[in-house]
Amino acid sequence: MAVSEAEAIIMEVLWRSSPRSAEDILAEVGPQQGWQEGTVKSLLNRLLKKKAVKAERDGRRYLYAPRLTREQYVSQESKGLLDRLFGGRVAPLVAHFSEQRKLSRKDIVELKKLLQELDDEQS
Amino acid sequence: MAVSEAEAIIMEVLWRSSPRSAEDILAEVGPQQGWQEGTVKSLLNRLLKKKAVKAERDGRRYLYAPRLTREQYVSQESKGLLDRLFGGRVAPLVAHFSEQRKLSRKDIVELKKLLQELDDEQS
DNA sequence: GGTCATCGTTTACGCATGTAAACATGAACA
DNA sequence: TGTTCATGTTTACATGCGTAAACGATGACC
Repeated sequence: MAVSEAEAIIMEVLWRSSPRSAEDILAEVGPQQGWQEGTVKSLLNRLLKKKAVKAERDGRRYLYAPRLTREQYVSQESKGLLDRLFGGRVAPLVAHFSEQRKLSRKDIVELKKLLQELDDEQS
Repeated sequence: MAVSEAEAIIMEVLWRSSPRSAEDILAEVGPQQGWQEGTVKSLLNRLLKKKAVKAERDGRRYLYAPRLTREQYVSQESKGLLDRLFGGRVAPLVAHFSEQRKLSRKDIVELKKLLQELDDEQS
């Protein structure tokens, strides 16, 4: 089962640093998202059920940590979009962003470097 | 309100060619998705309610056509992903696909050309 | 040992979604 | 004119999600 959007926000917190307590997670994400204790707890439980996080006992409470890696998550999500909207091809995706003027100067520099490196390692 | 995944499949049909009747849409998408008449009709109605498609009477029936353009849809979706997962930057996205070996030879050629063109038009 | 604070677990509830059946309506035909 | 066929409209129903309150267990403290 897929990690939902709200759940992903919890995951991001855990990816940044883990293991962490629920209280700790709430402190980081609550104010920013306007979420209350119960919300964070429910999300954590759903993530446990989905096996996206694991919990290890620490005295009276649990410390939570990702089981699903960010790489795995990002891969699923971006492959989904790529396949659904761009026929699985990367160049059209970039072309789209280019047309939308979403390519910064920095992006362009980095992309060039990336392509250069691909050439290098390939020769 | 956002166009859902199932709804997007109907949209794709309409983007390919429109206006079209419900029957016509069903013929194209039904067998492939295993959807029945009622399903397609419901999806069309939800899309109407969301103003993503419009319907024009054609005798006893309606002909449906997109109101939301594919460009608009693709933009929303891809900007969402870009922001959520890559800090809104394109280069990291491409780097990700590169690491996942999702860059085909053809992609690389096209990306180079794209970057070249950007240079050209800018100078 | 009874009470309180602290955690986690269970239950709730409205809304969206996927999937479709039931119903309504109007045209066509017997 | 009553029946049938084709369409669209309404209703349904299970599941997941966002958001949280209620409940339960357990350790700490008086």
